[in-house]
Amino acid sequence: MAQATGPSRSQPATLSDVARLAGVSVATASKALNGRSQVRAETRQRVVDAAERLSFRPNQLARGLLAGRTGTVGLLTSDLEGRFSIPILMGAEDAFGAGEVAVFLCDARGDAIREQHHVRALLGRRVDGLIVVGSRTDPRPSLGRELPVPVVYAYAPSDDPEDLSIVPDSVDAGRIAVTHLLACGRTRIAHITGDPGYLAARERSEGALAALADAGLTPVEEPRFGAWSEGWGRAATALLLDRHADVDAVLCGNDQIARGVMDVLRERGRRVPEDVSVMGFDDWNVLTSGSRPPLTSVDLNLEQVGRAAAHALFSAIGGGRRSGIEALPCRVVIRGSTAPLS
Amino acid sequence: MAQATGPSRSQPATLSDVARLAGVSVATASKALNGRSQVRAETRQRVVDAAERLSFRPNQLARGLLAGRTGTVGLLTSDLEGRFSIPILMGAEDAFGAGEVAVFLCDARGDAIREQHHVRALLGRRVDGLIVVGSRTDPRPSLGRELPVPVVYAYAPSDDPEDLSIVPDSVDAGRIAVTHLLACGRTRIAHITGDPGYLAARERSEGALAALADAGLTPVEEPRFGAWSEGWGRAATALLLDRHADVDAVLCGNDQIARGVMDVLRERGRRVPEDVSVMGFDDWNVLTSGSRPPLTSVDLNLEQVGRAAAHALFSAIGGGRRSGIEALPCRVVIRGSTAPLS
DNA sequence: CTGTTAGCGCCTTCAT
DNA sequence: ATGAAGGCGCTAACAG
Repeated sequence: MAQATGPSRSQPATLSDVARLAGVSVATASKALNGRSQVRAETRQRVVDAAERLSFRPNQLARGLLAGRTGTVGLLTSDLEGRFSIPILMGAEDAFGAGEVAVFLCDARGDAIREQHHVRALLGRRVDGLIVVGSRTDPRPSLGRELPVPVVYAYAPSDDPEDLSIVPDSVDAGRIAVTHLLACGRTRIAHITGDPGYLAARERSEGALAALADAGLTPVEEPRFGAWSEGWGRAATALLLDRHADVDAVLCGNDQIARGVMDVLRERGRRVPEDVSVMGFDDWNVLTSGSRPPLTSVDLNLEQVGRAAAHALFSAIGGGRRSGIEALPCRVVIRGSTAPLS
Repeated sequence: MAQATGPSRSQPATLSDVARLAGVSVATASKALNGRSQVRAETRQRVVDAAERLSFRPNQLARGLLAGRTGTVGLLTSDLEGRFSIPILMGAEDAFGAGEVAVFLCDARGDAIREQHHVRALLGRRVDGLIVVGSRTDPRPSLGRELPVPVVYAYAPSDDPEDLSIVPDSVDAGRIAVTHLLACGRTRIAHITGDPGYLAARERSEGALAALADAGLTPVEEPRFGAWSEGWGRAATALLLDRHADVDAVLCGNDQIARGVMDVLRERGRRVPEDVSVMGFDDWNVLTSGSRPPLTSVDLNLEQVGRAAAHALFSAIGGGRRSGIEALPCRVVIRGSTAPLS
């Protein structure tokens, strides 16, 4: 009974197979299966049964050829392994997956040539639209205006303001982070952050300083830019404590830095969160949940970015036209590393 | 000059557009563009020019309809956010991307219903094959033998031995880890690992014990199974040190555990790697590079798994038939947390 | 209600 | 060397 009835090896059934088995014409079979009304109930049933029996799946290629739409979109990422592409990609896949659209995944590995190659391949496959996902928030070169399908940029905005880009609001992220620290009663706040070559570092910083200024405060020292690493967090904290022993909160540019900061604070005998509250950005679970105490962090809502990009692409395919950079809000996820001053 | 010549808004050019512009028939145009030999060089050039001018991209749907092959494959992952799917997916995308095949990405979110739904959708799009990527090495339900296209399972093997599965060799991973520690002159080795419900935990452990036994050794205590977390690593290390103060190496079930272990060792005044060498599994860069010292870890070579799966699928599409579970070797990445006994 | 006809865009015989 | 014709699987007009 191994290879008896199953369609295991053979070619997939076609509509005309179904029609023949049901004893009707292909046109009728098509109508029956697509819920067109001009079919007698009994006939429809016969067709449906036949289709069922043959495990018939309508060939979407043929359908797409006819319809002009394929129900596929291209997801062009510049670095898959990057921490940021994945949640966005999930959000997009999620938003699409509900409906009837399939996603082509392409990773250009940050290489413009390869990216161009992928775009051509995707257009050849007649995708209905494109989402371009970057790995950092700095603007990236536009794919151009000449493309025959709509494009939405996610995370990394296009450098062409005519394009539509969906990004997390980094300035606001910095702002809400400081707001949280202020709410904890912290006033001697330091800021240790990453590579100043990254717009994310500069914008988060900008938002943080603005929120401080709004409260009539300044940080205990100039923000320390460095690298996005634990090592930098440790090094910067050592310097910080030497000069400003009275610091009562450290806002870190990302979770890795925050881990380094917390380690050195602990070693120097500072209690977290009692003496010094610490928070990071990105809310990368592997880092935030394992630390002592668990790390408060700003979640960039990247899945939301992905979903928004997908929806925007949807409406663009439907003819809608938006452009410019749309920044989505972030949110503070409070864990043990921040707490009210006691 | 904004919207002059560009194909910006219009429908993509078709072969007959090209033919008309070149003043030849579609048949000739087709031959010319596909490098068929029965075309005069000058004619071919005219066609190529016309195609270029119209930004002509052959419609792969139409081509696939005719050819029976679509040059697409489905990548079915059970959890995208999971740490293990991504490198595999990259490897697969990589192996395919070089050629002319595009990858449909689907995330079933670990839900069998959704998975079935995606399989149907993919078959409807006439993918030439399927790669199923799991998030843990425990066997998973087969998609069945009835599918009209070949399937390769990656990371999580199918429970049907007739299917082909490509997985990392967890037993060997444990073995080479211990071999490395032995090479460092360590003999009082402890093993702190994760959830015993995971096959990966049990197999790595099995390999580790086997390698110890081969050297005529036993671990300083029974392996401690727990959770895949830093917290467990810390807790287990405290217990370990209380009972076996003479331990000179700890093999950890993953990098998170290893981080926890290192933290407590340091706090208890043990030097890493001098007094106690520590190593983990997975080689997750964010964890291994940030620790003090950087963590030696076993790289599961997941990209390689992905590439191998892609190649296997290729040959299966070509008619090749393999089955069973193929285990790929892992490798030790040596960093500062392990060193010869001084 | 059902069947016939005409393509969607492309490639492959088969004539010319 | 070139062109005309047929067909991949499907759907949307029309007829009947």
